[in-house]
Amino acid sequence: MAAPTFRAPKGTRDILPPESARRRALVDRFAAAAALSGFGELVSPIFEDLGVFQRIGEATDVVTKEMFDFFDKGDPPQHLALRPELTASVCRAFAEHRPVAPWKVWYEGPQFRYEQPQAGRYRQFTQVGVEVLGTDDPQADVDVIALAARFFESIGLGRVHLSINSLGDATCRPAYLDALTAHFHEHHDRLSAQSQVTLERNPLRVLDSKRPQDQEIIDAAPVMVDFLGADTGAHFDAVRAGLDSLGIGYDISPRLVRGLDYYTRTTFEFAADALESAQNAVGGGGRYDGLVEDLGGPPTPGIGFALGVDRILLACDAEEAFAPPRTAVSVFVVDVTGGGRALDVCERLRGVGIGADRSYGGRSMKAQMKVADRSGARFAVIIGEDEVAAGEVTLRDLRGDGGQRRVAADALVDEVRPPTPLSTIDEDT
RNA sequence: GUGGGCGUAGCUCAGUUGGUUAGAGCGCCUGGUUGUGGUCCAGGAGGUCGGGGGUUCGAAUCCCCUCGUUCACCCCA
Repeated sequence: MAAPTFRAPKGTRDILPPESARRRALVDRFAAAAALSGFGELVSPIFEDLGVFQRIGEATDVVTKEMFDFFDKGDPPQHLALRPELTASVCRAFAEHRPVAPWKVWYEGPQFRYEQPQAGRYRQFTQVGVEVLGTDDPQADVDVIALAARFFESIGLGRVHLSINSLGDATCRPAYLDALTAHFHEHHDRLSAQSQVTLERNPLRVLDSKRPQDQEIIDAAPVMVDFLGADTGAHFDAVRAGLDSLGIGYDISPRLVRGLDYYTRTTFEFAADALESAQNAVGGGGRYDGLVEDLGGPPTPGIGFALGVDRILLACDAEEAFAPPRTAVSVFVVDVTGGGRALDVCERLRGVGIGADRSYGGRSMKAQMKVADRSGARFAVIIGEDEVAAGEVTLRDLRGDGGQRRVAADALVDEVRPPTPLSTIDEDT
């Protein structure tokens, strides 16, 4: 490939039509689902004070080395960072504005991590998500998980499975951490070198190791669920009962500790079995009952999730689900009299909500018909000297057997306006 | 940050042990059809072989560096 002068930076990419339309449709559908569950959209800055994100976990790579951070031009300069995730931003906004609880917001947008790109992992990636702040009712957990599960169903993704776990809280987790740490130390010498390092930094994360050498020790490790106190145990039971009552299937995964330090009690993750690559998690979330307070707000429980749009679309590819929406153009105007009449006809059609397009440059009728065909439009409107002389246009059906007839120019709009407007037809999946 | 694979036309790819003007399919443009797309036929445009350096009489082909990409690790959506 020839070397262009510039290209999209490493780990970023352009998303062109029609893929961009598919992505737009996916986000729109999520927005509609969230709204239906009572969520309002939060639009927050793409960069924040670095400190906002440092609260999400001092020991995580997301904070220690994967942040796009920079200083602004103030005096003194402010240390800012492109957001690596959105939960912290939502909590910062809550602490700043103190809205009435429970506060239910959804969001979508680009996020940034300075990582080595690979399949389903980009330096700029897009997530959609929701957060509920101000309640620790386990039914809120269920509601949130159900929203994600039903969303995956609605876009036609079948091979997605849900795993849940509870990480306990400040009253019961320490005892578990002690037991876990003791267990790993007991078998320290048999752990992989990498896990030995991880153990010192965050014992929970050793549970995440996929190295075969570690599996036997991990399988024998104590599990958090056995250490839950009365309150956290009841909460977890209630979440499970709620999911059961809604018929949402799940596995309980003791290893599901997730990456960010702020999680407490419920954690969950959705994995796409259709994705062969190592990056098969299409979404995840959990409860973070201390995060708002960490960011200077009042003690406020919270639960939410984020779904990776890029990976969901990869999974849709693998399952041949969620096809790009059909073009919004239902009429293509072919004008071989100079193009001025196409200008007028398009204007009239668009004015009444009918998608219309045309070609440029005064090309031959054959050439314009080819473009009309490619456009995906239902109809071609042909304007030649004969039609002009008769005050008519030729209306040709580009699908099916392709019949055509002459109609009065003034009647065109009514002729192509269908019982249900073509421009709003939205074929599912 | 670490390790491996891969970079040839807009896309997917051939290109023999290094050897003349680097090919195919699809796509695009034009024509066959001076008023008709989706099928067919013919023709055409489009490449300093990712970039730089080196070896050689000669490099798409061999070597080094670099950039990008991809897979995996680390980590994680």
